[in-house]
Amino acid sequence: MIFNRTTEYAFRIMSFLASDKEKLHNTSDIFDALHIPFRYLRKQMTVLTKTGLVVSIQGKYGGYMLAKKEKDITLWDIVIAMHDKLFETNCFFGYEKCALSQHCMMHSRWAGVKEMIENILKTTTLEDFKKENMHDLIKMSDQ
Amino acid sequence: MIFNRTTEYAFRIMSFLASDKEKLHNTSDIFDALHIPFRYLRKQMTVLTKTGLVVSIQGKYGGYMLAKKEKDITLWDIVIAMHDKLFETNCFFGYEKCALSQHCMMHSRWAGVKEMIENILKTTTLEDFKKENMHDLIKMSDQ
DNA sequence: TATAAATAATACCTAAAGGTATCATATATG
DNA sequence: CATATATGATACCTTTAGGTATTATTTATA
Repeated sequence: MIFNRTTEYAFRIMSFLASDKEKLHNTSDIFDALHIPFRYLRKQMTVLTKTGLVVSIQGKYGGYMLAKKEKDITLWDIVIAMHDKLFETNCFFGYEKCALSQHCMMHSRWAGVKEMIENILKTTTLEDFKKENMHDLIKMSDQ
Repeated sequence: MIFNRTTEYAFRIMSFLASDKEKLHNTSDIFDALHIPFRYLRKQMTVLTKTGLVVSIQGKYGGYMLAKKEKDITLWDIVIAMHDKLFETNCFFGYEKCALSQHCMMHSRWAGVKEMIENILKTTTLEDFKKENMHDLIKMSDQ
């Protein structure tokens, strides 16, 4: 598990919302599709709302939808919104100062890993997760 | 922090032991060099001993040394010994079944990341962390 | 053989992530 | 305007990783 569980949940939720942008999805819809623990999902939806990634409509027939177009939301945006600590330190050994002065043997190799991950996250948008692809994925996890 | 803290500690400890294989290092030596919380370090040294990565000598003037030659201990061995959950799931979204049936949009890209990390860990041995390099690194983190 | 100095074993404590429960607030519609 | 059904806020519970404390065991050597 490279990302923490909450970040993975956010990926799933945002991808699901992207799969059918027109409709407003309430928590039960999302729960039925993704089976994230219901009350935790409720809480996380308000977090996603506060970060500005989704827009909520309160009251009867309310729900959630993406705040921006799919192509304008990257996976990187989601990681940042979830405050995932993955990108907190740069040093392979977790040394704070490693990046600032002389580099250790691992440094360049590890920098390559982080760069690759960052690059994937920054260039992948929710546009890449629309329709069939997402539904297939959800069905699979359900088996 | 891609690896958990305990795994990072293990990387530091094993690298330190590799930096001067002849001498037997006791917990105080390792603590003076790495400043891992002393009592936690004590505990972790016995874990490393039980996994077979290090050999301990009990009694007065006892301590720890690598169980094998530096070139025969990879970073991968250390990750496995620490039961790091990094490589537990393969799916970007954390879906258990993803790898087994149809693959999601992220799958090949993410498989590339994991493969790159695994490759680095499996091909880097403690031989790469000997002498000056390690001492410099430790000094840096101390500032 | 007594002692000092090391590791081993075990139990407990703490902080953070993940998850649950309850009550408050918003709003469409009869 | 009452009600049903949605989200918002808040407090609390649980699990796990990380860290601490205490006692037991080992062993070199005076």
